[in-house]
Amino acid sequence: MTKEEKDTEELIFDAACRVFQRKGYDGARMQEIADEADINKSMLHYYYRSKDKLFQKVYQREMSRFFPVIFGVLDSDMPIDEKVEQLIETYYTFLDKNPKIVQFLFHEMNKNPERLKEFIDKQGIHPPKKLMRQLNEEAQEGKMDKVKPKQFLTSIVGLILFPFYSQAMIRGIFDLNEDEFAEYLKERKDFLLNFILNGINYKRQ
Amino acid sequence: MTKEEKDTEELIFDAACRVFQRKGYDGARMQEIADEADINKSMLHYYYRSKDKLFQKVYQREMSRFFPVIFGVLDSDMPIDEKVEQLIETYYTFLDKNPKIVQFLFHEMNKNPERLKEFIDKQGIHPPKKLMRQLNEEAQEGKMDKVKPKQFLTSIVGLILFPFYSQAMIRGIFDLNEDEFAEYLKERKDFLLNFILNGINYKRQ
DNA sequence: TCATAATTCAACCATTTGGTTGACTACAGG
DNA sequence: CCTGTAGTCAACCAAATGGTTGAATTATGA
Repeated sequence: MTKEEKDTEELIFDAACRVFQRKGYDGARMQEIADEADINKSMLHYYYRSKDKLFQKVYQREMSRFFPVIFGVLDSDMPIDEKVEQLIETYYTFLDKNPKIVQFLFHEMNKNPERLKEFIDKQGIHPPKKLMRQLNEEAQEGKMDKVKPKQFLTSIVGLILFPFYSQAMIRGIFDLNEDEFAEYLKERKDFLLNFILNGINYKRQ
Repeated sequence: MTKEEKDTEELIFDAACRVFQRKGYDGARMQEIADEADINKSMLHYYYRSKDKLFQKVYQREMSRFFPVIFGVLDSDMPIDEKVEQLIETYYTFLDKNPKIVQFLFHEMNKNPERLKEFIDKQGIHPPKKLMRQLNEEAQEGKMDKVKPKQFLTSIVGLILFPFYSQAMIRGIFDLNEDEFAEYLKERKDFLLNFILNGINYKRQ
């Protein structure tokens, strides 16, 4: 086996990631995953026991890819404006390659909050305290308005994620083809940075 | 039959709305809808022929409830700041009563963009031209920054909708119980108005 | 080389699920 | 009072779907 070829287990997993992201847990079919991996359906059960177990792994892996993207940047040592800029950049790079992940994860998180809670606890995910302290400090220094950290944080993330979550609607209403939507996404990066920093009256150095 | 009682057809439809919103098309079961309506499963087919036909009607009705909420306000005659304020108010009132509708509709829209397109065409839904013209005018007059209307519009809507489709995540990460989340939603209304108007440097009269 | 373990697959199996049938009931109109 | 129509339901049905099995094949390593 050369390094290029993936072994069966990995082949299945990759196919499962794609199919679950396209269809969600309920819409996904074991046969479809098998077909996508070009492999016999029994293999799925040989390596992963059940649809549920397989899904669990996919869910876990996608969550593990998604969450650090936020927190890695937010709890670093940077002034707010750079954080926001970096967050936008990091997110868009990631989401460009994984446009379906937002729709997928939010659907599954809402469908099963207990599983989400379990993941959060196991991974030791916490609100970004550093950012929250920083928001208060920089407001005290007069560099920006005083804002509620939860509101600010959910606003940034919401602004970034919304186009991916609502892609069908945006494209439908504005009648955008694939290229035009990509153009919209591209120009959004600049727009967002300005909009967000203005939103809290941030005075850039 | 008194006016209080609903007839079977309506009973089924209401139950279907609830179940489809909770579970989505794929996750919903005809039997579950029947149980929710406290009625024999055959009745569903008697009145609506098939799961697909029933779903179509539910989808249509929820879309028809959701879309006018945006466009009614946006294409009215008001200065931008009032529009934004009104939009936030209208949305939150509506979503308070229909918290599941966002998750439901966006999932189904993304799963089937063709059906969405069909709905948009049939209902004659267009981008809010009046707002777009107004944004240019008020920027010209120096009342606000010049912004790309598509970016602005998707930002407002994204900011408003995010808490509803990411409810599980927000509650999970910040460890909020139902009341605390309601409190977060309540304080968000004021935050958003400020944040959005600042975001485009809007000078209020 | 040969026994053992890991892997692959076609054929099955049991349950779930959307959908149908035909008998039964309630009732409106003649 | 009879008849036809709309509505209701328990029992069924066929297809889909997650999952199992056992035989065959392919590594593995002693």
